[in-house]
Amino acid sequence: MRIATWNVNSVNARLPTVLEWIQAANPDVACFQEIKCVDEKFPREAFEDLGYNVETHGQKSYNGVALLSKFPLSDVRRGLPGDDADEQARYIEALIEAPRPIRVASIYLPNGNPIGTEKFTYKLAWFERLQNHARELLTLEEPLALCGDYNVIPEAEDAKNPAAWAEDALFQPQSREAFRALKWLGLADSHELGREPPGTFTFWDYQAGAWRRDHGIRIDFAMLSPQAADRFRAIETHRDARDMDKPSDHVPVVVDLDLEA
DNA sequence: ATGGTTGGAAACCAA
Repeated sequence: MRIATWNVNSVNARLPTVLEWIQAANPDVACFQEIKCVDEKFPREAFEDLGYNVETHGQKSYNGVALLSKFPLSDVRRGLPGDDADEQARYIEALIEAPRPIRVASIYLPNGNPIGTEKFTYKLAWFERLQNHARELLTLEEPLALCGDYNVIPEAEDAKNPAAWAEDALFQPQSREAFRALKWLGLADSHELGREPPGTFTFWDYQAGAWRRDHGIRIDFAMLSPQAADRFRAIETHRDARDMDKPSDHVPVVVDLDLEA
């Protein structure tokens, strides 16, 4: 079972790039973030033609997440529980009906900048809701992968130049603490399971030659329940995708699980 | 010192 997560930064603006990558990587499941379109505008036929079932939780202009799967999807949940007034499309979850099923979520955590504003408050509140929901899901004691753009730099080694992020919402102590709290519930970071080296980044800004100078950060993760982590086989961070034509500012992260084991 | 979206210029959002 190959599961990928990728913040595509507009699926329609980048459709040829995304299609080229997904055909080459051939994941069983793909979690997209920042599709930046409503459900009706998602180019579902292009992915269905490649053998994917498609479920989206879209929004006009901003945010929006999607789940694509070569296996049937069921038990689809759109939106993160815990705040009925939250209208931002940042969470979709489904059961992947493979021979050995796995529950997968595509997550787009709020950015939270600038700090000291209601945006940062919203980020922390969203993190707390995610903790609460993850706690519920973990009681199922089943294979589970919470994948996406977490918009947090967990450790200094997850940035080329940590000092440059000192005042940024992504590297605030409260953001990092919230991410650790999620981990300590019992979700393993695939990056650690795979022992990827420091300097394995998933995002480089479009500006100021960040890619050319490798001024990246690691903010896209595949978090695994014990039942999934036990079957972890490999992780690949597709750095080469940052050099494609019309690249996203994020690159895909791909994990392989041996669910038959 | 960019790029996407909206809306038909410049503002907002991204991280």
